[in-house]
Amino acid sequence: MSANARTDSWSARAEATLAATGHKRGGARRALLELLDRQECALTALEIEDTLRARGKGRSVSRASVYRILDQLEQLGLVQRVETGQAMIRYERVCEREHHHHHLVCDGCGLVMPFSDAGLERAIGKLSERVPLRVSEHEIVLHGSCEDCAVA
Amino acid sequence: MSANARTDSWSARAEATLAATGHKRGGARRALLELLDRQECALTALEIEDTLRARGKGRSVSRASVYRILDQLEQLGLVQRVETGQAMIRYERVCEREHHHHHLVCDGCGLVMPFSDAGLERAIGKLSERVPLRVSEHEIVLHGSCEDCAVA
DNA sequence: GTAGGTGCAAAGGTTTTGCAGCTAT
DNA sequence: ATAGCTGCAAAACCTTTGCACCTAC
Repeated sequence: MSANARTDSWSARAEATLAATGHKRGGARRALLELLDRQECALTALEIEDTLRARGKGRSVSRASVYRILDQLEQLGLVQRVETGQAMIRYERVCEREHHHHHLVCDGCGLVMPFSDAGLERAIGKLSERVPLRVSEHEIVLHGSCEDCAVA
Repeated sequence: MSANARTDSWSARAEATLAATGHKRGGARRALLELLDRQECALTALEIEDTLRARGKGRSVSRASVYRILDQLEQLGLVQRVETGQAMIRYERVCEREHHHHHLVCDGCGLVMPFSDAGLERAIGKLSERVPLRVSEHEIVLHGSCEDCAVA
């Protein structure tokens, strides 16, 4: 798009997409975009709400707005859901090429970590051409015990 | 285990595991085991409840029992949860070697189909040794449009 | 007789929706 | 001025739990 580095950030791209689809700006959504842009990995709606409320910096956002905004961003392809078997849905920004990753979940303590693997992506790519589905996304979750929980 | 084909079925193994862990038998659980043994792919708790209620053959089972039994079977490793991003948890029997598969989900109509791929399993296996998690399970979901929905 | 199994109803927790007021364009 | 954004509260939803009764052992 632009040579300006700032427009290359996920949140800037999100703002642009929102504007292009006829959305106005709002404080709650801006706070949410800023928070998501700084996250390495997926958060739950409640984590987002609590984090925004706790930090004096970002403004608080009502729970309803958190869900509404996440839903809106998901429909625009800017955010994706991550299901980790923890009874709550997690959300994270979608980056074009870079940062594509999947998730490790410790069933002991609930820790969620990102990982990426080229071999895995290759296998998914080849496979996607052979299944009776026009594949648009894939989600991979590895369950087990993290290093702390494995000891116990 | 045995040369008897019947004891090789998943439900027979489940019954044996239940007996070995000090559980008594019950009609609701037997109906659920029989239903799960005939499924190719994962069902939600409500689908299980409705199916049992609809068929005159199997007896009806209360919703609470469906959840309780599924939870019990999951803890014994006989059933696993499948999360497809459809707001409801799905459950399916766990087979030892055979039938290991993952899931294709059509985001258009909600259709869920099983698939398996040796290359993918290889990639997961190699990868599992390099991540900071003692991996015990993995779940892979491919999202997209099924052949019917892709046309529209 | 005891421990586990089951159904019903109520509770729990996350997510969604209705409505009124506010804000950006 | 209009259409979108936001907060609050209530609703909806799936899932879990409490309790009483039944059943297998």
